Amino acid sequence: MRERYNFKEIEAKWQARWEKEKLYKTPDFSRKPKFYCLEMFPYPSGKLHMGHVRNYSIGDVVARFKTMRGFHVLHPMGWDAFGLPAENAAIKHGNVHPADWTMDNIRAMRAQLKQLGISYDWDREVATCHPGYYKWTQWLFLQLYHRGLAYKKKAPVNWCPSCATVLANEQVVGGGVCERCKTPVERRELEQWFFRITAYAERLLKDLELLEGWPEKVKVMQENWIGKSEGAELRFKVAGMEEEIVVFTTRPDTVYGVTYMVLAPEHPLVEKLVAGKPQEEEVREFVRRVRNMREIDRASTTLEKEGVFTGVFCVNPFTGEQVPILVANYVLMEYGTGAVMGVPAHDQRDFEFARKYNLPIRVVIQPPGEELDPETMTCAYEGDGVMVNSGPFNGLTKEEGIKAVVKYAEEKGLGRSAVNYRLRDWLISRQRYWGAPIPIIYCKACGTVPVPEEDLPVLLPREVEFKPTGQSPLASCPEFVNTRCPRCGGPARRETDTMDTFVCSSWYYYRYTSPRDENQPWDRAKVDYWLPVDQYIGGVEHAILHLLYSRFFTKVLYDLGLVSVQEPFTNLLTQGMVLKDGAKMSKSKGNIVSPEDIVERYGADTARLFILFAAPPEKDLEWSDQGVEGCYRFLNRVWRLVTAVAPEIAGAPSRPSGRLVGVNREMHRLTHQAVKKVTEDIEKRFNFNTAISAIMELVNALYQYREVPETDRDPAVMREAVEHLLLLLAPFAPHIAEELWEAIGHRESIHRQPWPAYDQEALVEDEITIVVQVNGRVRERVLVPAGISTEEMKEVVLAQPRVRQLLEGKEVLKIIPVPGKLVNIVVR
RNA sequence: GCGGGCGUGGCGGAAUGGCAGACGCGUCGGACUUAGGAUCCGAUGGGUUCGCGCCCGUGUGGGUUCAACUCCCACCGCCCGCACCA
Repeated sequence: MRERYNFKEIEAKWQARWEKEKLYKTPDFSRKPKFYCLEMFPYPSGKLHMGHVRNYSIGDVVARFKTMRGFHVLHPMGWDAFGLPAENAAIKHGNVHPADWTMDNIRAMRAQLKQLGISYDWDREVATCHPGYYKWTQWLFLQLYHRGLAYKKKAPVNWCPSCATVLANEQVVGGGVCERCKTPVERRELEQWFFRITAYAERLLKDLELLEGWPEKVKVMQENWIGKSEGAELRFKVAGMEEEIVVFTTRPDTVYGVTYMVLAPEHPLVEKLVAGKPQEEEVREFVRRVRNMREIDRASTTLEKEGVFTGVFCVNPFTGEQVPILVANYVLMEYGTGAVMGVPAHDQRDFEFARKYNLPIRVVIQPPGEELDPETMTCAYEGDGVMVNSGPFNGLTKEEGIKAVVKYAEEKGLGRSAVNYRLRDWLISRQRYWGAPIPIIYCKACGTVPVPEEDLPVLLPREVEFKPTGQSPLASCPEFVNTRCPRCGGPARRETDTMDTFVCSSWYYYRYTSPRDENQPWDRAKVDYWLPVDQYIGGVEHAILHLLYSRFFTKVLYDLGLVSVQEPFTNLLTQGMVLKDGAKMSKSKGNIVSPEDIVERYGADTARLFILFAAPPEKDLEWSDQGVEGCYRFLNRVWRLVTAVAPEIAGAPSRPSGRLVGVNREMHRLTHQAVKKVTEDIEKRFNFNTAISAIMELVNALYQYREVPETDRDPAVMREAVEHLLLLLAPFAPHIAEELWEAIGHRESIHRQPWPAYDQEALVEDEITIVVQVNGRVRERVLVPAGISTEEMKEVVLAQPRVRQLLEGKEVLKIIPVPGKLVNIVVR
């Protein structure tokens, strides 16, 4: 026997050779059908973690499999390289520059990825912090600016005191904490740059329907985030004043049930209403108190609903009635119009509020077969019913009522039908250094002036003080700030905020097609050839953030005529987390397993195999050291088997010829069965775990086959089985497959071989075992010739002595034969 | 509260209407061996039986079906996301 399985030597050998021979280099075009396989690029933190290993192992199997299937595969990798950790490291350690820190990390992680043997075309590597990249991020900003999709406004924004910067709504999670550091965010009134993603709300929502290859879960999350709701805006005049209050409601049919009006504490009308009223001070105090609350407390569902009367009334234009106007903490300025009509009988929140403050409750929808009584109601009735106490609308159903009331309101100028979205515009300004500068110049004479395209990139200056002050560090860098106005040539100042890193990652998948193009963000022909991404793979934590932003960018680019696709990612796979002891791996829990250690100890092939074998890709995966051992043992088993039979199959043909019988025929059949199973598991369902178990079964079968005397074995059958085994294993464990492929005499890389096809003929069995059930319970098994008719099946089964015994004295009611599987006899 | 998902041996997981527990881990037994935590072979859901068998078993209760882990209804538990959205 040859030497033992020396994974270290083998993996190093092949990684070097693949690199030298540029095995994974992808030409821009090909006559073959294309396949763009993409994994979410990582932030260069410095070290790969198991989540990365899982992500890239999954992607690599897909890429290698598709390549063997005859596709021209694009499989690139790069770095989401701008971001806070680099800057924070610089602040903490003082002597390291974010750029250097980032580049060191990229080097380290690139080396680790290469050690894993992932089939990337490294010539296409991109890093978002490279001026050659962010030049185009800035260029894209300008395209949005020119279209009115990038704008600056003063608005209440989310401020993370720990990160010392503002955040987009999508980056505030869990009712009010920073997505990165979990610090409760504060609200600040600041002038900031936004992308008008709300202009695309409807398309972002509607086109979710096109994404058949996306998990339902992600689509639902995006749908909820966009939060479309249809209803009406109704206008209420303030009694004795010129002012009007506009409310948004999804239930215009309940307008006759309005018994009060509520404004958000931030509503601009509040101050005007209360000025000079006896309630003035009380209201101001209330508003102050609510506004000073932290976002996380205010958003809490358990927060007691509170409100105060303004001393002012408004007129319900439908009834002519006056109802009191209140200010309450449960009304949000950010949603709708910041004002709500109170209909306690038909809205649970209003109901609770009305009961607390003794506001009247008026039923205007009667549910079928029930009489609602405001006195005895314990909760609001929000369901369907018939309109009552509603003047001319009495008798209409909820749906009819909604239409009729809106129509009436429109005719009388009292309001209009309206659609509301929860989605807010994307705040992209960041008061930090390590990001792409926003290419804008402020001139006293000309105002806001975009940097001309020929002046791009606006380079990040290297020498900057990083201390977080709440202002961008660039602001204290005079060489950066002071410039000339591109329009009038006069002295001007640069915008000092940088862009949210999610801007950089919203278009990187286009750049991979033209990574070194200096004249344009991408070559149109190349983008048109490769896009959309056929398979995108990454963590579900980006279900909203990155995936929504990328979809938005793509739609903007489509409208700008820069790309031909409306959706960037055809199929999305969201992989599960890697857990240890039932919990996410984390420093604080001390349950981290380092990929480096595993690769060092067992090799990349084992690491990859285990992570793919332990669970289906979209499910969470429980790490198991013993499971890893098992995979290592399996690869050793493959190694011993192939090296042992190598001499025996050396001269044999790759395919058996003639009619096979007995064990040879059986081995031949099992080989083709394995090919079928592995092919289908990868192609149809991405079930790599069951694909691997099928390969294991093939290996087990080969060990059995080797038990039969050598004179009875067919070397061609053995050769076929071993070659197929290696081909099937190649996407999962590329190094050992390559080494053994060479060991059995091949010169060309196994990764250049076509994926094996299975022979339908070979799968056919002469005899099959069918199960005999009596009343649905398995009672006997019979070996019958394959392909016999159901009639014959019945006959054979009924002739069995055991079956006859079981049927003794029973009345046979029915016999159900299932071809090739079983016969169920129903008796009494 | 709303939305999505999950619930199967000692463990990770197979099986999407047709033999529940593939494959792997663990455990037990055997072989080889000076020895083996290496390797090879075998057993391994529970109960009962000398054994052939038989009975029970996929969170719980009901239903559909010749046949249910799988489909339907109700409930319980866990995980994830959103959460006063008017």
